[in-house]
Amino acid sequence: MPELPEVEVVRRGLERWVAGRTVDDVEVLHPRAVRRHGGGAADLVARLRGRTAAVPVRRGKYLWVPLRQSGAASGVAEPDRRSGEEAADDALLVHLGMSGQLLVQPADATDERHLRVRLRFTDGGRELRFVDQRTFGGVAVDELGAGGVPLSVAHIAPDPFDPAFDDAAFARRLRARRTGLKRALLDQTLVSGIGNIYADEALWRARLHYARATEGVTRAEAVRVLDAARAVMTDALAQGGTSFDSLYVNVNGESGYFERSLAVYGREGQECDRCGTPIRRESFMNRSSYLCPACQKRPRHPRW
DNA sequence: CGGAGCTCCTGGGGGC
DNA sequence: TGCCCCCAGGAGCTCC
Repeated sequence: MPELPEVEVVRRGLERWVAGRTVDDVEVLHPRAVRRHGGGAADLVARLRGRTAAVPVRRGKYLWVPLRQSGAASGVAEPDRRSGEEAADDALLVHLGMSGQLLVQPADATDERHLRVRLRFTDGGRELRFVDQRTFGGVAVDELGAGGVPLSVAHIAPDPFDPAFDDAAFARRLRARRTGLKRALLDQTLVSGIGNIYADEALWRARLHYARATEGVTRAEAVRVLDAARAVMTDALAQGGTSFDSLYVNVNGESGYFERSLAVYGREGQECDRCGTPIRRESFMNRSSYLCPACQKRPRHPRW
């Protein structure tokens, strides 16, 4: 499940392998993968052809590649055209959903079973493939608005690594909510980038129960769980970051972090690393929550 | 309008 | 062996 660290690994892979290249042709193999694009598949293709990829940007789990007009003389390379200096009007927006991957593959590599969109480049090098088994993810070309953020991403809050992220404002907004703590952490309009796995991990590190009522969470606790989220995602990125060093832009949730370093997620019945109490799995919001019942005390008045 | 629940999707795995 | 159901969950949408 790609959350912020996995998406950042993908962003870095795109920066290395795709930035500066010009799109030659695009193939949409599944309409659902482009459902977020207003004009449909044909329009998406038309808006991508001949455009040059700038340095990709990420906010939370969203990723976009600003698109520049390529040089007037077709086929002529544009040396030293530093990205970011020219404002782009639109961008290729990508969300990986549950199972999305971006792969950089040789043109003659066999198509993946769940290949949804293929981008070929004018340099004839490796192509970019969007592969997504469950099609919760998708790609679109979207207009860039204020601050260079795609219009359809404007409602998404900055993530905890964004210099613009305001810890005090986060605590204030969290405490103004009338809901459960984990539900709030998963709300991408409050703080972005955190999904089910890192929410559970952050709550465990902060020793807070997922059903704590947000209005009862102290400012210190709010910042504690936020810092815990930063820490666990930083660790994940440090470990997952090795996989994009190859030609394969590893993108799915398999940074390797899952198996190695998770304290609670997927560890039902195993001992808590801190106190030895068996980790418990509970059903919550129609999905799973993992926690240490000793370290993370259930509140007297839980809120879901 | 905030909050909560529904829904989309597909393959793997368990039960019978 | 085969079939059916459950499970994974991000986020837009709808309803109250």
